[in-house]
Amino acid sequence: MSTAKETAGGEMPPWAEVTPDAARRLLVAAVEAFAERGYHATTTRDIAGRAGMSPAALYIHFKTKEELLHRISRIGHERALDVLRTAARGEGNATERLADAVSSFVRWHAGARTTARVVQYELDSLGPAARAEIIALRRQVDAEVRGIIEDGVASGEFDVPDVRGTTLAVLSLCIDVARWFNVNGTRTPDEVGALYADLVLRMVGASK
Amino acid sequence: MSTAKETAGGEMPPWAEVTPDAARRLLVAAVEAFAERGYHATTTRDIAGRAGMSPAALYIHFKTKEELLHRISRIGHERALDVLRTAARGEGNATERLADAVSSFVRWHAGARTTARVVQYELDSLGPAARAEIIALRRQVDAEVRGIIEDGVASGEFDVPDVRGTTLAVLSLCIDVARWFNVNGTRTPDEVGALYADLVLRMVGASK
DNA sequence: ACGCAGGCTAAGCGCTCGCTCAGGCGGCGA
DNA sequence: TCGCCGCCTGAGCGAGCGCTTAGCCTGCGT
Repeated sequence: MSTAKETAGGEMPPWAEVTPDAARRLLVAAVEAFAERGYHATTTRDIAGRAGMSPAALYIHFKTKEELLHRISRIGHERALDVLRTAARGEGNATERLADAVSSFVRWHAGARTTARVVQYELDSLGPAARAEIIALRRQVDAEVRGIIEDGVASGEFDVPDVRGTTLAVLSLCIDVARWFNVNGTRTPDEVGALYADLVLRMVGASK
Repeated sequence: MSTAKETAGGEMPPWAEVTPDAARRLLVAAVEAFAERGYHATTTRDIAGRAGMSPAALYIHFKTKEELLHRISRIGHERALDVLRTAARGEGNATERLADAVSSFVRWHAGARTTARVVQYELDSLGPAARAEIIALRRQVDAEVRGIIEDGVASGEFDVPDVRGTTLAVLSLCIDVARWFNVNGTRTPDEVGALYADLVLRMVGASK
């Protein structure tokens, strides 16, 4: 049911794929620091300090500070795309799949908010090559949502005059969750996911 | 009709209230630089350079780099709030006022995108005192939208189970326009405003 | 005619940044 | 037993940062 679990302290994306252990600790420290203060305001000394290491240790595992952001961004986008695809390509009609996709995607942005903030808002601190790679992943996210909406229009479930514009708005709504979530602590990721799924079904004119 | 006009090169908020002329040129240069690269990645030398001055000139008109961001943020928020209020407190029923408020607010975020980006995304580069002042302005924005939705529920025009959550989502949708607008250049601010007004009316269950 | 105040610049201070380098420590294969 | 290799540190380099200071123009009141 819930693909993401979270405890008070942190989130749980499978940074497991990052090895060795010290590199993973540095990367997790970087995610926290970037999310709190932004990429440019974060120092390599701060990242290394959070991981309990000296500043020089960072450069054994990563060539530059930007490589850290690049790896975080790529893994984060892949994770988000994976969450979205699982829901979008599941069983059910377009209405059910759209509700599932939105609530999963929102749950990820709320539950893994720290990662999501870095993924969504530090994009243009990357160099041109890395940014282009990430933008390609984003287009896949867009295509996934647009596909469901097109299915719903074709089957007559949805009433959507502007498919591209509506797709944009739906994604925009989900992504912005990373900006405001948890500022006050009311509402769980599940609750926000359910609310947003309902709002999005209304936006596409689903009969409910 | 259109409260904001824009030309190819720039936007038009009334930075007129900033004097003397040199201070205004510096402030406009800072808006552009902050929007392009972010507050922390922008140097005082860059700002002064864009305004055609030496780095030292900045400190005749502003005590610190942060004071620049503070003034931009305050004026920008006041302007956005003003745009929203004009629509929200106009004539008409809740449906008309909500459509008007959303399309005006979105038009501002799209048309004055450079300013809006700084206003919406550089908030926590401010110190605690300045940030608190800005957050108070944001609460007024929230109250304005919530007021319309409550009116619509009371009059039976809207069907909204979760007023606070829906208000949050509506504002979130509008604000995020500043993040993605103009990346490709299709769609004018007016078109996005109209599209979003329609989508929001669907979200609140207005009969249209 | 002249002083002076506001607007500006060239130079640079003290600091911290991203990143490097020489070397130390510890575990593991031979 | 010992040499090697992966991981890590202390010290520090060159650069660029935000911001200051001393002093120079220019226009305006008198």
